[in-house]
Amino acid sequence: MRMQNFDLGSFIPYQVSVLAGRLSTELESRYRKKFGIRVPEWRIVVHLSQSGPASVRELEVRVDMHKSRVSRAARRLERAGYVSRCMNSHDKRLIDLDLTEKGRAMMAELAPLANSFQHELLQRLGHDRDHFRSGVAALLDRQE
Amino acid sequence: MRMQNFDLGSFIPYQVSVLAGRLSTELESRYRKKFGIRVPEWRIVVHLSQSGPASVRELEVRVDMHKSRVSRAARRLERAGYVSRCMNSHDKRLIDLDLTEKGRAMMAELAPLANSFQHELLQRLGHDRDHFRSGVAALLDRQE
DNA sequence: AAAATATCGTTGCAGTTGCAATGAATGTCA
DNA sequence: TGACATTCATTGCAACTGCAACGATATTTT
Repeated sequence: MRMQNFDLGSFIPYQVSVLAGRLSTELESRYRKKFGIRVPEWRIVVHLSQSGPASVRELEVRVDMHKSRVSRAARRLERAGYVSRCMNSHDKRLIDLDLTEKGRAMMAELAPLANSFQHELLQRLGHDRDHFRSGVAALLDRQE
Repeated sequence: MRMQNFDLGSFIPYQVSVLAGRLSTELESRYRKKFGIRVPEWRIVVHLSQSGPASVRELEVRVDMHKSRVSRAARRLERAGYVSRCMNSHDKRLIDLDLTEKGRAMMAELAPLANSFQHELLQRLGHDRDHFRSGVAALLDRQE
């Protein structure tokens, strides 16, 4: 006895999840070998390069990762020499994370790589580009 | 010294990843408590309800998960009584996975729930709907 | 038929994850 | 000021993950 029709392949959450995985994998493949970092570290480094020193708390919000994930990714980045950690002098609960020189050097290679990937994706989208992006925004907005 | 401009928030892979996480969380919250399953199990159950008995190998392809992930999720489903496993008689390497009665009963509740979620998402998309979906397809297609 | 190759599903392993609990620091308010 | 609540970052834990290696079976080649 077959259930009511329901096609996984056309289910939006599934499609988006698969797409997210593919994009992530494809992007990662372009920098992972060279720098030994992955998505969580990548997000942190990219954010730090724009924001300057930031706390775990701030990163948690800005890069959409649980604070424990941020904390551990930051630790890995520190061990690899890409990020420095020091106590914030105004609020001793906070940890200021910041790119080291080595981290900035890495970003100088990552940024053009990411920009070219973004450009490539926009080309793939073609004339769906604007509606796709507003669609993404629409789906994100209403989320509680 | 600031890097060249690069905004994480407008980076497509990031947006899609965040969106995927949100949709997945929201959907999961609608069935997790009641049935104790999560995304990998959900995908398997949904596929089985459409396909009938299927092997790990087939599921690997159809639900876009690594075979080890399929194998373990199937094991969890078996332990929970939602899925049966038996050796395929024509090819003894294959394992036929199939929904049990309990599994079909669960699907009977999951299906309308998923359909209404899908409907809700299409409404959120509004007039971006078609371009969004063709955009997703465009981004997935070219992926080697 | 025998040997080599390929496919299938599982599992050991090391690494990552979310969650809840923790300790430290700050904020609030009587 | 002092008691209480809140915020911050880390960590123990159990669960999950991808990968590579494995044993079993099937297919192909000679």
